[in-house]
Amino acid sequence: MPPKKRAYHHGDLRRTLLDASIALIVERGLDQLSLREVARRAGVSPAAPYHHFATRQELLEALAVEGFVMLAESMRASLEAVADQGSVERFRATGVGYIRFALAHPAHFRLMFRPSLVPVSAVASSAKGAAQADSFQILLDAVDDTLKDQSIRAHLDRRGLALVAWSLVHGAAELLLDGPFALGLPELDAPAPAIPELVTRAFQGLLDALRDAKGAGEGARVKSAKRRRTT
Amino acid sequence: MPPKKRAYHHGDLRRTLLDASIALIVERGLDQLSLREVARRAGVSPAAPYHHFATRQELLEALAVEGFVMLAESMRASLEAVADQGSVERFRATGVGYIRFALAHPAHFRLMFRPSLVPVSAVASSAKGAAQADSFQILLDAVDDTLKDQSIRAHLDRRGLALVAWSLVHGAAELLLDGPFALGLPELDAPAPAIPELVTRAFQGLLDALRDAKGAGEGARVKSAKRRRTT
DNA sequence: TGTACATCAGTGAACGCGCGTTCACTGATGTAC
DNA sequence: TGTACATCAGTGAACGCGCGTTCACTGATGTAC
Repeated sequence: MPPKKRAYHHGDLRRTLLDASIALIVERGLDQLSLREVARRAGVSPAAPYHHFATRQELLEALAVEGFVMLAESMRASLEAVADQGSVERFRATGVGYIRFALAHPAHFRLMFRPSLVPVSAVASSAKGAAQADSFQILLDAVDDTLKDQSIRAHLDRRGLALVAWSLVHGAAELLLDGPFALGLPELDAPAPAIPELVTRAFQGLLDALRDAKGAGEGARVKSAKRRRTT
Repeated sequence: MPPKKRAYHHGDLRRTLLDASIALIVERGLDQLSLREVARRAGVSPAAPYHHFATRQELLEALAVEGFVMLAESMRASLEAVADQGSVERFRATGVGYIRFALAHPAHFRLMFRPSLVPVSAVASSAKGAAQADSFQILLDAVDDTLKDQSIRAHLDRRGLALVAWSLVHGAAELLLDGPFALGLPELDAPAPAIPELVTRAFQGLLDALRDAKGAGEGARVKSAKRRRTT
């Protein structure tokens, strides 16, 4: 039988290296990540990582794949929590899952969208391509679902709606991580705890735009109860 | 009289260095920018830049300042083109100006929002702080203006609306520069020329959400003529 | 169960490299008289 | 206008550094008989 891929000497160096990388990115920023420093933090020699990753590049790509897998998980988890609700609520849940992931895993998130660190070449057939496609498919499914809803205005097509929704949550995540707060702009120094609430309302604003105000049925009414609370 | 700050030997090395940096960032990505390579491209010795920038950091900061100044210009230009229209149209124009800037100056844009390259320390009193505050003020003014409009729903406050609008345009810009297109996701491979149109519709979607469907007057009708064209 | 051998995750020294920055210098430009 | 001097943008060699990666090695673990 094929030997199990178990750790021999170290507990699980591969995992330890990935974790050390994340910690280093969080502390010093993406631009300061060095394989030697990662090895140092893992308590091994500078050559040790090469038994797990052929190059520094490969470690970064492994992190990016991990990120896309976690992103999909986060979106799915959010989605399942409202599985019994309408398509618009489920759509909103995917967005909340997206932002939740970004805030919980800022290092992964930043890395995933930095093509100059994790090049795009030959993505299609790789694990990274598959992981990307997976999270992206969740978004597209939610879009399709939402567009089937009779009470939705159709002035954005499938691709348009996907891009707009994605822009909103992606932008919110970026700004929350590196934007106005990090920039120290005084007018926007909201307390961090208020953020999820704010994001939910934001997405709600976008989704309200998609409702046909005249044609909206009970689905709309369920939401307006929630909305009124925030006014 | 004080001597004019004119070039002595080189035409204008400071400017040349900044331009070379931008070109280098566009070609190789933010993470590959080196002062030596910039000097090489400008055709000067590695020590020459130090007569214009005390450190590499200072050059990056100069670029970031430049970026924020251009961002404000772009937003203002967009705004002035619709100066005679309603507050909602003007609001939308600031967003379009934002995205237009990002697509026209991707290197500046990326640099401006990378705190690990251009640290936030002591921003308040610096030129960078002033430039940031300037573009940010345009956004806030547009928000305040829009909130004064009687036909606007108030379920987002000033800060909430600013963050949502900013998220939308910022996210769109990021995704257009480094996102799904760069990631090669097949479902979103829109032709680049369609982008401004798409963005305009996206912002329109957000703004529609802010209108009270019942209370909307002529202002709303002006827009719906445009909207119908895109259905 | 015990021994011989293969495997392979780790070591530690070494490599060449490009980097940011410094330094003493040179030579063109601008200024004072 | 012409000359002496100060200024300062550029040169080119040199520095020390941390990096990614390679290499011959060691020694613990797993496998065959």
